[in-house]
Amino acid sequence: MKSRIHDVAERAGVSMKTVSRVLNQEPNVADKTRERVLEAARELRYTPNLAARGLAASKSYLVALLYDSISPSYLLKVQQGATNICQEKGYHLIVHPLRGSKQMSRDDIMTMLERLPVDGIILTSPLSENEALISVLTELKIRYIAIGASTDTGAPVGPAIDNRSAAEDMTRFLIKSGHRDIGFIMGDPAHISARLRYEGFKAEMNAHGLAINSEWVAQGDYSFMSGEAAARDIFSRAERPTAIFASNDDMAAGVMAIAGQMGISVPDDLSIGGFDDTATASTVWPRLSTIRQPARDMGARAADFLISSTPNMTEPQDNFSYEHHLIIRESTKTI
Amino acid sequence: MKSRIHDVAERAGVSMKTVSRVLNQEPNVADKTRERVLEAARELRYTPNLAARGLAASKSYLVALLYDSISPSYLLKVQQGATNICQEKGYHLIVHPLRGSKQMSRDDIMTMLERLPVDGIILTSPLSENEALISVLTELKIRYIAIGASTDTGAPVGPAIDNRSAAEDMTRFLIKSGHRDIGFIMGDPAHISARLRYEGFKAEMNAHGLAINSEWVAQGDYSFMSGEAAARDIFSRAERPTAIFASNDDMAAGVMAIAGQMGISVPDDLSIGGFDDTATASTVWPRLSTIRQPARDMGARAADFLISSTPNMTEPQDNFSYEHHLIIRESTKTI
DNA sequence: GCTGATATTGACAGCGCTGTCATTTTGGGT
DNA sequence: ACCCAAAATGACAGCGCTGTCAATATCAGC
Repeated sequence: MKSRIHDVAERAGVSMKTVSRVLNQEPNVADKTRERVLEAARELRYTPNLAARGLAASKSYLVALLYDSISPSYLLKVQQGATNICQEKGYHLIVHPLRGSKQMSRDDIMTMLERLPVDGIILTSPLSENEALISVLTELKIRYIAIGASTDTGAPVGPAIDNRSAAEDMTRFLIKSGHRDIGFIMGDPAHISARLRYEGFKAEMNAHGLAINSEWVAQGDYSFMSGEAAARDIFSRAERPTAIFASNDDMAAGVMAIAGQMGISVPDDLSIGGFDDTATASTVWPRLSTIRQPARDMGARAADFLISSTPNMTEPQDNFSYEHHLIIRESTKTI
Repeated sequence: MKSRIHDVAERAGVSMKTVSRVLNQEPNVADKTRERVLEAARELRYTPNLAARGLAASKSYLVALLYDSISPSYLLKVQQGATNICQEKGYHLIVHPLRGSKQMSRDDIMTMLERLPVDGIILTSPLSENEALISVLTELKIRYIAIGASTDTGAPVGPAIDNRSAAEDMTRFLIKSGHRDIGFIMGDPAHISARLRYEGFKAEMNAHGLAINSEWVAQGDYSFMSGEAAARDIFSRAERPTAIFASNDDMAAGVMAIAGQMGISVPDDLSIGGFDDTATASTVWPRLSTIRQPARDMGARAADFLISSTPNMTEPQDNFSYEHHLIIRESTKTI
């Protein structure tokens, strides 16, 4: 029932190889022939068989998205961007949650990767900072790209925003709104982004001659609950800051929850800044002022990189930088 | 470098076919032989080539998860359950967002499905109620299963909870908490679940001899923003209910946001009930009382159904029913 | 109109595996 | 020890496509 390339060839009056050439956009096909083939394919509703193609070409036409403990809405945006590109290029995206990636042994990782029949892998934080994973990836010569990853100096190694400068922007905004007593909640130190955001915060405070009160700086891990814990911690001090900058939205929501419980009114008694502009940011009330990153574009770019660039071509100064945007909503207030 | 089945066969001193039998758990292999093969495979770190397997067996070892406009955290739970089973059975899960599925023409749908080289498809609401999609699926003889779907009478046709009785539970809980003036926000009528939840609400109100005030019933579409709109609507009436039951968490969060803006205190002035127990429910403050559905289990069950059951075996009275749970948090209060 | 270079097309093998079916081995019963 | 059914194993073709390389068509220049 399902038509094969052979049928298309017959109908178009050419050889299978020529059909193959047309379908794979190879050069050296006469325009007239190409059209004839395309029409035959359309009439027959021909769709290439992925397995056969893959077997013959030793490709899989599959890209994997690996993740572990990441904000659902952020992940979904990345996923959406990636699938868009995949569909466009005849690829498919397979998702692969890695629960507890941190505790996985090198051997577990290797086994998992060997079983993943893909042409490339998209990594999301915190996997991009998992050394065992990266080293196995390299050893197995699997093409991969990390989203939101950068070197310690902040240079992007995959689609990413400049986390440091974004954190500076939020900090500057809070300072310009009249805040001088600003607390900070750090993200999971396993994520480079967490370090860069904290650095941005410190740098901007310094630039304005403001001291950082270590009693108002708490360690979190990017989860909602860690935001709650951090908030309880900070609110237990003798003095309370007028603003708290949480290094992601989930933790900011945690702060908000605790503030609610303790009768601290946001933004009247406390301004809260978040980061990422996930769905959480506009689902809580008051809605979070935050930093938006173009997660969808980054996901699309990552997929495109894996699919389009030739395997053995070392990318030259490829531009992976993305712009962030400061989004001001109701969780912050000028004092 | 990568070893093939041939290498394993040689090492174990058997034919390729025997190796194949062992790897595919086929019967009629002597225990001793099986072990020898397994060991050889382990030593060689052999992994079957998906494409070759698929080509020979005319399977793809791929399952697709289709979705459109659905709560991220709910989807991710389903996705996680499904990938777990897939990994276990040597399958992989392809994700496929369908933006604007409602506006897709029958032909678009057919083209899309023809290009999806999978052994089965998992549908999430609202796709399970998309008639064009279902009819094409049937026509193309593609195996599929819908999560959270049921007939109009509430009988599950895929892994699902009893939406009606869950809505009754929440309503009963509100009534027992002393509420008599209860508003309701309906979900997207395209979802059968929306209808069933409303029915459950009505039935329970009736059962307690309580009238439903149509001024307090608003139409939503399961989105956060529609929840806000519905809340504005309800709050614009002369009288205000003491409780609002929103038929999902996102809309409940919308109600909460508007209540916040209007200075209506939750739960003191207004109790709010949600549905789904997505991450949103415990991210907002106060946290939502809601109905939990075992989305992960349902995703796992769906994948298992597609992978395990034989294609031509019409499922007998398969049990797709899942239990829901009423989760009580801070958004509701006894009056 | 002829030549040689270039553009276009085709024949064929084989990617790594499984289905089919033939062959060999095993083991219980006599 | 021998027979026969049942269990275990193997030989081989072929799944649908693409890579390689050979064959043919085209065309500019003279």
